[in-house]
Amino acid sequence: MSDSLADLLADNRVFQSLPEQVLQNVRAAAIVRRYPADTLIVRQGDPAETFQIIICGRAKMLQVAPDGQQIVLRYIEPGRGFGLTSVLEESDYTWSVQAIEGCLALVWHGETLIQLMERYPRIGVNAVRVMVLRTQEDQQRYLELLTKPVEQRVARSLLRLTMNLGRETDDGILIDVRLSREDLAEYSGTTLYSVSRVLRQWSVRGVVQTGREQVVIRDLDQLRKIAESPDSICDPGSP
Amino acid sequence: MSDSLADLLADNRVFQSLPEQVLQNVRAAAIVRRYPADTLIVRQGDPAETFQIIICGRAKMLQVAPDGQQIVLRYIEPGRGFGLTSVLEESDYTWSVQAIEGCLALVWHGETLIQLMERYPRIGVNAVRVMVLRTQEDQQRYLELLTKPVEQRVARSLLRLTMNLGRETDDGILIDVRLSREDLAEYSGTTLYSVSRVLRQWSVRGVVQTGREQVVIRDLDQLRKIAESPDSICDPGSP
DNA sequence: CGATGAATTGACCGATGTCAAGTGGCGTGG
DNA sequence: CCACGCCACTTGACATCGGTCAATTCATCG
Repeated sequence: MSDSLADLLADNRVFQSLPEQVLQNVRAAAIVRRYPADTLIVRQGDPAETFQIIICGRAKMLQVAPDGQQIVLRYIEPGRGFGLTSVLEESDYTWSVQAIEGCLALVWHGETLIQLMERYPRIGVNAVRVMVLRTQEDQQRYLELLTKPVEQRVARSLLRLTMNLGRETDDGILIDVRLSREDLAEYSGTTLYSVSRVLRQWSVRGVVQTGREQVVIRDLDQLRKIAESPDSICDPGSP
Repeated sequence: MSDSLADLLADNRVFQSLPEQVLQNVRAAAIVRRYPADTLIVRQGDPAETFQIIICGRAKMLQVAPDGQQIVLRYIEPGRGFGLTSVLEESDYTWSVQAIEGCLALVWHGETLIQLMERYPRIGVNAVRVMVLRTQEDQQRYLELLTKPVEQRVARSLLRLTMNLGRETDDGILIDVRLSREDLAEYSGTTLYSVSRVLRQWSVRGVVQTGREQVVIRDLDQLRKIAESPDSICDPGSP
């Protein structure tokens, strides 16, 4: 257990390619916390004080608009972290993180993280890289929201989820987490109604198989095609 | 000139609160480049090799979608930088930067920047902070695109431009850069037609004054109100 | 077996993008 | 100095995607 934990640490992009010795120091500076399912791990609007890496369990990062509209920024699986915001002084979280299942996390204080960065500059560089990648994803999603129709956005969301949370089964790739139509809608930037329609149509075509709060991808290639092409005219008839 | 340059450096959030001595080293590691108006300073898709700070002149960062649709990510005024992407190895720029006017920039190579970060860890911490702030802005815009109607988005875009590029005149606050309806549309996530309609309506109401590729804000408070409230029912009649 | 919450489905509608036609101002070149 | 033409902008008509609401069905759990 202590072993797999160390592995997770070294895997996380913020702490990757650090010497064993350093990793131990980093590890020693953190405390472990347990969160029961559905807890809010951090709350939007609270002072941003900690950086955390999820060790086991899954969580989601979400944001609520002034009007109550909720969006999901990303799903967080074991090994992923959040809260680099805490290197800012006097800043608040702009999102909440909610445990989907029971979770275990390593927790560093913002100041601790800064001290680590100053002692081991590599960490700072790594952190910049992480943030750059994240910004690229954010811009990607902005562009998609602006230019792609709902069907494609949902397809892309599912593909992303497949990467992070997919699990092979003999029926296809199961998104291994409770995922209601509404969840998927909040993650795709649309409504649960539109998601329902899209998913239904796909399930008729055999692309996915749906259940209560569950999605299984049956035909990954087809889904990829949908994600790209403007619209899939799907009858293979005359050209 | 060498003085004001040093000031700009120290002002930039990536290099702020560094000792004089360090700033000189940082400065020495950069080269200066000139860009004529309308040049592409960096090109989307090219390998991300440099971090740059604009010393004088303005530029804009833009991204084109596969379908040719163009969006403006941000306007860059003197003192602002771009290209932290270059700390990634083997990564390409996901956007272009275009000089709006003739520009002068300080240019660091990606590897140079990494070396600086490893020597002066503060720089890494600062860079993380910059990226965190940027991510927050990106998420903000995503949320706005999803929840706010066009009029409000345009209003917010104008307010942001006012902060960065606004110049007091006796007519009001002039956005001090060539800014066509289309530019504003690409910055607000809409079309030049919608921008045209919105601007026209505002100019009738005396909120702004428009010209060819030019906008002057005449009533900042009013604009702020529009940016927030769902819609401004503007006849002050019966309750 | 009933209740609760998820999902489906249909009808409706509205904001906004698209397209086409027209206007006007500024600069260039005769 | 004037006239022409380009280009930014305006404006109207129209289409449509997708959001909203309401009614119903379904499935899972107690």
